[in-house]
Amino acid sequence: MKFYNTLTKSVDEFVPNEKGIVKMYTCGPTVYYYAHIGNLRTYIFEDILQKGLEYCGYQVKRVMNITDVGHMTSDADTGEDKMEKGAKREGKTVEEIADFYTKAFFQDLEKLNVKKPKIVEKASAHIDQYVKMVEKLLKDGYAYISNGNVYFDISKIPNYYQLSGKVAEELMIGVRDTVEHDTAKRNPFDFGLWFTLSKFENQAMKWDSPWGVGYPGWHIECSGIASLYLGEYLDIHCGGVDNIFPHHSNEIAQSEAYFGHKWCNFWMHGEHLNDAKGKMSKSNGEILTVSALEKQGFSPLSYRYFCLGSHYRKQLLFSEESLNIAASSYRKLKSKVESIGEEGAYQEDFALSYQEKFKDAIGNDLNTSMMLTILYDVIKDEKLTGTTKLFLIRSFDTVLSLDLLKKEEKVVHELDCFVQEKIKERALAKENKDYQKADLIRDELLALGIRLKDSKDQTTYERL
RNA sequence: GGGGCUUUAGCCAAGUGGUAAGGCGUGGGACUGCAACUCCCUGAUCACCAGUUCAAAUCUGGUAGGCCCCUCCA
Repeated sequence: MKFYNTLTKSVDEFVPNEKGIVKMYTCGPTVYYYAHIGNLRTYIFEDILQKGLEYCGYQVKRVMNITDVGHMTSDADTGEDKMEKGAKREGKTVEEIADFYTKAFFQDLEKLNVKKPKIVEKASAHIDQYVKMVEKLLKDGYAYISNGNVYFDISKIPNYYQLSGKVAEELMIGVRDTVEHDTAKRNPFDFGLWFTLSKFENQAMKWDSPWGVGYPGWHIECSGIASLYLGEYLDIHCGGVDNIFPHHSNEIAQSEAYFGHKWCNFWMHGEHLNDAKGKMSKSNGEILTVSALEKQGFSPLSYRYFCLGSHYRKQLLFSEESLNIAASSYRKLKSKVESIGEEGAYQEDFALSYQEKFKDAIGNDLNTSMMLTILYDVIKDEKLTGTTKLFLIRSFDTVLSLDLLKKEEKVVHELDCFVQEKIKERALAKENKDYQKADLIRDELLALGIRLKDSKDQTTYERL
């Protein structure tokens, strides 16, 4: 199977270090606010990646961090911690903020059928590990102390710009005028490993360290957690494209300096979800959350379907219209699947051949849109029995996770009786050509979320 | 200033040298008391220009548009 590798800028054959096992690290959220649907697109991509690998027979060991400390609004020591900022805004402690938004994050993931990684670790729980790493980096000459803080010296890393593809001489320092340049650094792109000096003296989260009381830099957190739970070698590291520089570049620098060898072979990045104004961002103010979508009547899985129709490495333009279209496609897809009955014999040859096609789509740099096409092909294929179709749909849905076979809640008996009465009443009205009354009943039920379906000799209904 | 990505029908898209998948929408039809649901039918000289080739959406060069990154970000 092949995936695009940000490190080599090409689609490469994926080979894990250890046969059959994939060690995968995925950057988690900074839990100072709700995740917006753009954030969640990346987690959907990672979910498909994990499940796709599992579909192809790999055992995936996946780790995700929760950033609850040390994420500066700028990387200079002048920055304010995002967690602190969130806490201040809401008049809560940093811990309360972190707990609240962590919970909210995983609730969103659950609604989107994104499987929670087995190992999820809080940044604040592994200070010892960061201290240990920073000590070694200092000892080996990769880091230096300046103005009370410990910085990583990127000049010690010849390939520092490989991942980002940037040219050192051409980088503009402080492109955004909100970023202050930290004069304690030898090179403007050196980054903080440990801070003891901060303008914000009321910083709540601080720990003792060999360099004084302070807190870790943002980047060391991921390297620390990854090495603690996955060891010295990673197979895949994922995140959003915005993390390529500087976060992932810094992770590589730290980890490879620390281990003294190549750390991670594959870097995969999810592209952004944009709206008409450009990319969605927490810092741009207005954000669209899963709950907001639900309030507008969209099922979270419609959003998942929307994402699957596109490729993870392509920017996707979000609009209410396109989500509407996705919601409609998704609803139709489900109803098509529902109409398939468990009939006929299971056809192994056909099933295997379709499963191979599906695996090819996975191995083709996670071609989700092709996966959906294969699903539609199965549904339409007249050579397949209902039994075979259902087998394949169930199989594909372990990756797609669109709840294709999940039957809606059985209608409670009372409601059923009520609706049946109404249908009878309406049939009578129709017989008497009292269409006004018939339509009234139809509208009344529709308002309750029940849609009547008339056919030649009977009326059935479905819940919306 | 530098770097990267991208441009296929109204929208999302597949396609990786051999002559344009699929989904949704639109329009038409069947069904219906009328609708909805469902079913059938329906659409593209692949941004533009030049080149390589027997053959290009697919490769090369250029032009134009869009997006993103260059220490908040998924």
